[in-house]
Amino acid sequence: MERTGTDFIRSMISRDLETGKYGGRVVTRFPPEPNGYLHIGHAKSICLNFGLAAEHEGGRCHLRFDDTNPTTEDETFVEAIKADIHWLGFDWGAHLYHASDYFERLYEYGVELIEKGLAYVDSSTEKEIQDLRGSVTEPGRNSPFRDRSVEENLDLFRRMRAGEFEDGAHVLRARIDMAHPNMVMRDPVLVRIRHAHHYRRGNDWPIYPLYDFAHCLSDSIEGITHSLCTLEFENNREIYDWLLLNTSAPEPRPEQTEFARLNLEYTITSKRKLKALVEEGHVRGWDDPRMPTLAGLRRRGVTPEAIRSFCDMVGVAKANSTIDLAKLDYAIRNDLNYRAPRAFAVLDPVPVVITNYQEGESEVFDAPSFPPDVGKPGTRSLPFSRDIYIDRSDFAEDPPKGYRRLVPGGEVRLKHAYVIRLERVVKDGNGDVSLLECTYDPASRGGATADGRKIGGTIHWVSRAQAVPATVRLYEPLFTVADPSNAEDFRLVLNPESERVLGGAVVEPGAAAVRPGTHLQFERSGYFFADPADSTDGSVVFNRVVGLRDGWKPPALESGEAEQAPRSASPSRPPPSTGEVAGDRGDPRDSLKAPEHLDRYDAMVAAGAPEGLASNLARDAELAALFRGGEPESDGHGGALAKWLVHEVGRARDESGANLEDLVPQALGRLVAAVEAGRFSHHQGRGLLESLLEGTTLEDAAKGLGEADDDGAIDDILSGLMDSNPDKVEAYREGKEGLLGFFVGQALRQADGRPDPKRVSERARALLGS
RNA sequence: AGCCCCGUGGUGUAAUUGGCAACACGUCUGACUCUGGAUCAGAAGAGUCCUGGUUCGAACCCAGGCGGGGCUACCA
Repeated sequence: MERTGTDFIRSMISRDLETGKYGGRVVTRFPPEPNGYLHIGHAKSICLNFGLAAEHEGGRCHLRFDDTNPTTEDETFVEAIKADIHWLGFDWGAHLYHASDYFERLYEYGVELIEKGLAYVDSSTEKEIQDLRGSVTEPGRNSPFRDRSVEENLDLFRRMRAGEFEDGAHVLRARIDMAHPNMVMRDPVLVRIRHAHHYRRGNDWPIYPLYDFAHCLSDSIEGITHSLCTLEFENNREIYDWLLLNTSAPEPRPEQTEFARLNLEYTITSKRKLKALVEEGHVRGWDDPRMPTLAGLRRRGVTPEAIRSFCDMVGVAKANSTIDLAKLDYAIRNDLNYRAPRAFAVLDPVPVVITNYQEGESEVFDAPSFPPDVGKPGTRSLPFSRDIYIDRSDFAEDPPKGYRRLVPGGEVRLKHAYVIRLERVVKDGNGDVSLLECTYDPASRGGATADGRKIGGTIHWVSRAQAVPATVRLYEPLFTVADPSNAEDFRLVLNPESERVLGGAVVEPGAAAVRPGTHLQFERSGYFFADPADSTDGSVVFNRVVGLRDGWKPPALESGEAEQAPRSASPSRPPPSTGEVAGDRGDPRDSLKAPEHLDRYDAMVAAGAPEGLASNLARDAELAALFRGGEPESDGHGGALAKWLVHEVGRARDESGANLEDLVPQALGRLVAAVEAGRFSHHQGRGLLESLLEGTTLEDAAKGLGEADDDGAIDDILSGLMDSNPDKVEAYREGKEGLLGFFVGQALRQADGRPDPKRVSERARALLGS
C-alpha cells in the first residue's frame, strides 16, 4: 500500500480505485509461456504484477501458464518457472491457472462469434491467407470462404474440434475488416488445427487457440482487472478489446496496458538467442553464471533482494530504454555488503617471506567477519606465519603516482596482522618476481603502529602453510558490445573473456570450509559465491558475483592509449534530432482530405478564422459546429473564437472529458466577445467557460466577477507571500526568474483566481524587483 | 508508404487541476577509514527533440516537422 502514483500504471490503478471501475479490485497476472526459462526481463514484469497486487488490499496476482502451443511447451519449464518465481520472493497462493484449462470455454466463445456472424471457418491454405492479408501499405482482400453461412461455419468448426481434419485444413477467423489499417485486425486467425500432444491435455484437443483469442478471454475468465504486457503488444490491444466487446465476456472487462520491456546493456533477452547460446555450447547451460536467466543469476550468486531492488530502481514507463549495467552492479553490491562475511583470498599469489619473523613460529589473529560500519557480529581465525602470499597487483616495483601498496623500501599493512617493509625483490630467470623479502614491525601487532606513524596502504594476505587452493571464476559481460541484440550475429560479439577461471588462487582456511551457496566478500576484490553445483567436499568453486567498486584509478596514461575494456564500447544510440528542415508549412488545405472538411474550412476562413486554426477545426465536426453557431455572436471576433475552440474548448473536452453537447454556441460567442472587449480577463474567461460547460448561463456565471481586486489588495497578498518566502525572494533577485511563476500562482490561488493574472504578474515583477 | 506507441542531464525515471525541472545510478571533489569498499559532505552535468502558436506563465495544451520503436506466424 505504500507507493501509489509513482509511475503511470500505479497512477492509473489509483484512478480506477477512485472511480470504482473494478469495485476496488486489483487483479493482475503473470502469464509466461512454458517454453523457456525466465530471465531478468521477466523479473521486471513479475515484480510489477506481483508488486501491484501486494500493494493493494485484497489484491491478487495470478500465475497463468499461457500454454496454447502444444509443440513448444513442456512440463519441465512449468516447474522451473514456478521455482524461479518463488525464489524471487513472490507467491501466487491458490491462484495458479492454465490457459489450457479454458479450451472448452474458448471453443464456446468461438461458437458465439460464428453465430453472431463475427467469425468464419477459412479453408484457405496458410500461404493463401498470407497473400490475401496485404501489407502495411496495401489493404488485404477477402477470403473466398469469408461469406460461408453460419450453419456451415458451425458444422465445420464442430468437425474441426472432432478431429475430422488434417492440420492446416481449416482455421477459425474473426470477421472484421481485411482493409483495416491495423494489420492485427485483418480477420485474425483465432483457432487452428494441430494434432499434437499437449503436455497437460494430452491428445484431447486437435484444435488450439491462438494468443489473441486466448489471452483476453483468459483474463476475463479469471476476473483480471489490469492486464499488463510489453510494448510489442500495443497493436494487439485492439483485438483484445474487440473480442471482449463482441462476445458475452462480462463487464467490467479487463484492460490491457503496455509498458517498456527491460533492456540491459551487454545482455540478450531473446528466448531464441538464449536458447542458441545454450544449444551451441557458448555457455554451459541455462543456469550458467553468465546467463541473464534467473537460474543463471542465482547460480552466479545474485540475490533475489538485489534483483527486486534493481527492478525498483528501473521503474516502469512506456519509453524504450536500455539500463546501465552499473545499476545492476550497484543493486547487487548494496545487498551483498550487508550479507557477505569478509574473507581473504589471494587471486594471483606472489610469495612473501618475512625475514625477521621467527622460523617455525606462527600465531592466529581473530579477525571480524564484518567491518564496523556493517555492524554484524562474528569473527574468524586468521593464521599468520613467516611465509605468506599477497596479490601480485598489490606490489609494484615501479609504482604509478598515487600507488598505496607495496613498493621497494616501502611499508604496507597486512590487514589484521603487522606492518611490513619490502626489503628485496627476488626474480626468476624470466625476470618475473618470484619472492618478496620483507621485514615486519613487531610493535605493530594487530595492525596499529606503536609510534603512531601513518601507513598508507592496507592489503590482504594468506598464510602459506594454511592457504587452501580454490577455483575462482571471474565473470564479465557475455558480450563485448553494449547492444548485442543489434549485432548482425550475436555470436560474433561474444566476449571470449566472459569467464576467466583462476587456477592458482588461494583462500584463508575459513573460506575454504564454507558451504556451497554461501556468499563471501573477498576483501578489496569483490563479492563471491560458493557455486552450489560445482563445489565439492574437498574444494570450493567461487563465482565472482560482482567486483568491488574501485575508487582508485592509476593516473591517466600519457599517450592517450585508453584501455580497451569490453565495456568501453558505447551503445550505438542515434544522434539527437536537430529538427531542422522545418521548411515551409504549405497550404493548410493540403492536409484536408474529405470534401466536407474543405467546405467547413472555407466557411470558417471566410468568417475570420486564421487558416491554421481553421484546418484544425475543420476536421472536428463538434468544434466546427460550435464555431458556426457562435461566430455570429462573437461581435466579429471569429479569429478569437477559433482560438478559444482549439485551445480551450477542445482541451476541456479531450483532457477533462467535458461534455460539449450542453454548450450553447451563442453563449460561447458572447463570452469570447466579452473577453475581447476587455470585460473579463482571459483567465476569468476560462472560468466562465467551465461554468458554461456545466450548464450555467453566461449571465449567471459572470455575476460578481466584475469587481476585480484593486492593486492594493494584490500588493497585500504579494507582500505577504514575500514575507513568508524570503529565500525565494532572494533567489529571484539573484536571477532565478522562474520563481515569478511561483508568486503569481500562489497569489492567484489566495485570491481565488479573481484578479487578472496579467496585473498580478506586473505587480509581482514590480515588488520583487525593488 | 499505412496504422500504433515513444522522445526530460551520460543512463533510468519524477515533476500531484499549466506555477521553483526533482530523485537514483554513473562521474568528479573532499572527509573518514586497518577494504582505494561502506559511510558522510559537496560539485559538475539537462532548460525538457526542433520550429511556431495559445497563455501573465508551457516539460505539460495546439499545429507542423525531426528522430526512435512496434505491426504484414495457423508464435507469444
